[in-house]
Amino acid sequence: MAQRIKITEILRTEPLGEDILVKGWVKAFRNNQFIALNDGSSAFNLQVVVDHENTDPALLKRITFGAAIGVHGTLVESQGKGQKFELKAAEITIYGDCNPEEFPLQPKKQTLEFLREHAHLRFRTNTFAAVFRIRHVLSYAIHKFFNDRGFVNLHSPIITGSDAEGAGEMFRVTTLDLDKLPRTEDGAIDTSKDFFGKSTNLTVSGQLEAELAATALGEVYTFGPTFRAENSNTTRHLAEFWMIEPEVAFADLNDNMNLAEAMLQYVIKYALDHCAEDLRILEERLLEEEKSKPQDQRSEMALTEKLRFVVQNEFQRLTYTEAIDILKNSNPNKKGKFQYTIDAWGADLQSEHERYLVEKHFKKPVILTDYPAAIKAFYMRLNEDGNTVRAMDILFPGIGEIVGGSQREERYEVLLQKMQAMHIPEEELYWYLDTRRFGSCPHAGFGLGFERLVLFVTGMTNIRDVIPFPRYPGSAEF
RNA sequence: GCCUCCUUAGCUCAGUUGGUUAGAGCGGCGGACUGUUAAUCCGUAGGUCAAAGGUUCAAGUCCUUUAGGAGGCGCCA
Repeated sequence: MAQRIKITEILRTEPLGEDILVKGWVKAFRNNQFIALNDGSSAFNLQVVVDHENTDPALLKRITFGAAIGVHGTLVESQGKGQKFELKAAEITIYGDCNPEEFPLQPKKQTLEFLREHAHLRFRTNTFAAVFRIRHVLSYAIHKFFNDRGFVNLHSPIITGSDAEGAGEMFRVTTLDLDKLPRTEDGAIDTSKDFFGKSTNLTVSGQLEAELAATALGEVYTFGPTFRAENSNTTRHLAEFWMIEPEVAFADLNDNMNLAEAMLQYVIKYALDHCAEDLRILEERLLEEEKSKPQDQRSEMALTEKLRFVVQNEFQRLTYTEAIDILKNSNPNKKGKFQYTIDAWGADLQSEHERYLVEKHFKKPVILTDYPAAIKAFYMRLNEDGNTVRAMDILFPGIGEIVGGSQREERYEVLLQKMQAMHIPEEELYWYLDTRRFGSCPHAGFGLGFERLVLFVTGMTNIRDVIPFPRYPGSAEF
């Protein structure tokens, strides 16, 4: 018997007249005669033609939506109009039956909310298969981008002994018996009895470790899971998400912005070049979804058009101070349309302000730089003015902040002062300070939320739909 | 954590100022047809209206609480 061939391979080589073996899942069985077969290798369904008159009726009954089957036959030119070729079945094997009375999915449009509750089965839908193939391609493109530029992929720890990473609430990691916690004499939990001999948490960022490596390897990046125990209930936050954090020695903020912009454009272009069919499916899905929305809430561009626009146009760069000026003089601010009116320098920008800049004023991705020191993290390099830091946030339409980064404070004394001012315990971070004591150098880096990138590229609107099994407050299913 | 909205058949929804026996499409099942493309046609089953309590002669419809879901805000990536 012929060796199994993937459907993508059939598309590429079109082995007409050849004996082939295909295995996959039934997407539709029409007319007791036509099987739409998908094997996950692409969005394309291969049409299988069954000689129903000479096939056991009991076998035909088992060819149902969702069943896993193998088809051995000959690839021939199609007599029908919908496809170029089709597989004339000679022998059909059922690997796994799929009882349609019990299978939760149906060959029809299902809501994303319903599918989210059946996340273990949603890979079977065209939409989610497309999303997760694109997610893979983006992941690969990121590794390729950095590898081609000589970056070292650093595996920063997932369990961290430091509770001062400064990026949010942490998940405690412990093997202590919660019903019988060991106590010290003063009644506190005796963490010296814990697995690591101290209190540990899941990481909220690999940045500090990346900085250590960058001061020797030069150019590094992390790409790993990250955990935040924040009670965030939004369409763009997860408790467990994947983050990419490059760190570059001898780079300043400008180099950092150039790197981030180049990376985003590279990986989006990579998806455009390698995921055309999946992007087409998602573009149609988005168009369909937006039909039910009022005109003014629909996207101005179709999905792939939007992606091409981002690839081809430079991001708008401006300082926080310039942004405040634009916002202060904007129509919505003067007319009191913002929930939070912009009146003074120093306030943190709310998402309504970021959205205005990106979606209304510039209509393109925006890089905001040089924020007030007071609203940013301790490790960001202080500017000469003493008020602002060399920070940058990249804002994307529909997503908001997709990248947050900065040039790091490399001056030991300045860093120490800032840590003291912000009550960061220096004895906890002695190892971080050591990089500034021994051969310190200017360096910069940023964090990219991988799921936010996948959201943007796939045109999905809820971050819980671009990670296989989302974790968020009150939910850790599967 | 805060605010708003939603929960009716397997799925997506309709259900009028509270008024008899709660409807449709899709899906399922049975049959017909057999070059279909969301196949088509005929027939058929399927509901404790999220749960509990209350108002009323009468509640899917009004009120309260609880649970689940969605969206927005905050925190950020």
